[in-house]
Amino acid sequence: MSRKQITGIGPAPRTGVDDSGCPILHVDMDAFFASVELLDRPELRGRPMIVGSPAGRGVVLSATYEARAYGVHSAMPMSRARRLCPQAAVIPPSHGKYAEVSRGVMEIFHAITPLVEPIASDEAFLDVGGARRRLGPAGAIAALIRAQVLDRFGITCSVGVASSKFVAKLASKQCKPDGLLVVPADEVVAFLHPLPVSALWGVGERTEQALVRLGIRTVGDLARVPPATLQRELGQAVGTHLAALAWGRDERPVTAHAPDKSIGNEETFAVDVDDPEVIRRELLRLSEKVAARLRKGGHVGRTVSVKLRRADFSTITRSRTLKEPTDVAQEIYATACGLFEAAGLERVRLRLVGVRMENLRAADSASHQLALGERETGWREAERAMDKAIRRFGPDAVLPASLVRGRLDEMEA
DNA sequence: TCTGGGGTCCTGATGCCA
DNA sequence: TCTGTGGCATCAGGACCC
Repeated sequence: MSRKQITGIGPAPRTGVDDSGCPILHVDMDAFFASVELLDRPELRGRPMIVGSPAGRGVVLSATYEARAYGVHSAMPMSRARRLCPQAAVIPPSHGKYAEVSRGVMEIFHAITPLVEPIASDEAFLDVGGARRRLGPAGAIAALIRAQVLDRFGITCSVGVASSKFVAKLASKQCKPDGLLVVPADEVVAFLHPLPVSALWGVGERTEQALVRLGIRTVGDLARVPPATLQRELGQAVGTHLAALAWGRDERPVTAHAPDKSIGNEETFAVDVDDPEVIRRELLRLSEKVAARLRKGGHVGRTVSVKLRRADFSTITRSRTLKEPTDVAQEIYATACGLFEAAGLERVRLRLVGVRMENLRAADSASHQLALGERETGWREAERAMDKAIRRFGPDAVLPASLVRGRLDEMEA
């Protein structure tokens, strides 16, 4: 196979690698949050460092490769990470800082092509098919992006170049950190088949276990199983999807503007809570947050969903679809409270509560009908006035009375 | 060892309606 | 009037992703 890995910022592949059928790039920042933190803390360079909450119940958000050498990885409980690597520096996350760098990186992508599909703050797909005449072959464009990100932000990224999104994503993972990997279109099957099935997008712990039970360990094993068998064992959609991926078939285009489907917030308590008043206060706070995000994004939602996680980690969700879509916190809160009460968990110890709005649509496409007896000027107008005050004076400028009481209780405690 | 927070998608059950 | 059926919306839960 002429597949070639190029590490370091260098020229595009010149010989031996045919990237003509590879318009898709997957760009993935290396240990993104940790790399951004190192920009402000050069003294930590070369040392193990973990980004995550130093206290309470938290997980690792990001870790330098020096920490990863001790087995630390993202999503691992912080308590375990600290046991594995007690000498690591622990830095609390600064999401504003990461968002700022992320915006800058996305600007670099948009200067290359308008077809940018962000997946998270630290990675995106790019379709550079239309940029090749202007900027050269896909491999050269990938090298250009890596050079620009390093030059402008001082952090590295890895880029996979392929004929489809999922192969590009696997390629960027394979060449991490600080690498570039082109998988020519005619070498996709040879690239995929030796990989473990867990490498495929959509194969998590459960699906991997199910596949291992069928004797399937590699993508090549998966490719040899009849699609009907996979559909029977894993369900219609997953079976069909994996059967296609095993042969490198992935027709999903890079879509620049996917509309939001839902918006939600959730909170894990520092200690488990069985006081319904505290839970309701949290539901109010979350409803306020969700409603503000809906209004900021110009959305309204019709379905209110509440998530409740018991102390033993078992989780239930309850949802209710409203007659009219809303972006009003008081309506969301009233529905969330109703769902909480109907769930019958008022005296059960909970570790997490969440509020989510689904069934979203654009606020300007949804006409608001006044309910019988509703005043023309009500919660909607009051909450818009709150938005204005918050924009001007900061997030603590206006709070519902019960949340102010909650703050006072916390200060007294 | 003890598990965050933000999402998407899929599946099966259920109820309504024609 | 009763029963069966298919389509659709809703709901709940689970798996997965970063």
